[in-house]
Formats: sequence, C-alpha cells, structure tokens
Amino acid sequence: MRATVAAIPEGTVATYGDVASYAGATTPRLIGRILSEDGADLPWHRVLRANGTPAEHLVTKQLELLRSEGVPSANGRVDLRAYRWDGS
DNA sequence: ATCCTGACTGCCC
DNA sequence: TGGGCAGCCAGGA
Repeated sequence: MRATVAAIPEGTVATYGDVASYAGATTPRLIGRILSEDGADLPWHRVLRANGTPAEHLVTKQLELLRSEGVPSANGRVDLRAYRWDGS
C-alpha cells in the first residue's frame, strides 16, 4: 500500500478511493489512517479526496506542494479529470 | 467487548 | 448544489 502511494507519478494525483483500490485496501478510510501514521515519508500530497480537494488540515500545504510539482490547483482544488492517476 | 474518532466514498433526497 | 446517512478499518480509553 505504501508502495502504491509512492508509485504515484509526479505531477499526478489520485483519490483515496483509487489508492485503496490499487493497493488492495478494503476502504478509503484505511488509506487516510495509514497516511496519517506512516505517511511521513510518502508523497501523500498526491492523494486527494474524491472531489479533488485535500483534507481540511492540509489544504494549504498540500496545494502548495502540488503546485510546485506542476499540478495547478484552481480554487482550492485540483482538476481530477486532467491529473487523476490512471493506476499505472 | 464497547464506544469514539478519523487525511473517505457513494447514494439518495 | 448541498446535506444527511450508513459502511469501513484500526487503535486507544
């Protein structure tokens, strides 16, 4: 699972649901939980919610990091249609 | 064993 | 568009 998150290409993002699916996690919540505990060394900033917005606590920092990677965040959220990770 | 909480999602008004 | 509701997993009190 941690490997899955780490595999997310730069300049790309994925939803908790996606990561959960690719990583074999049974529920998205598990992803958030793991990330909050073991996500320190992972590109967690590339993981967003289903609507393209990051979690309240991270909004600022996450969008900043993404922006520096080439992922334009419009109006506090990312354009999933264009930057969503396809899983490969 | 039970209850609460949390970086979530999808479905249904 | 926006809000409510029920599943989900793990760890701590």
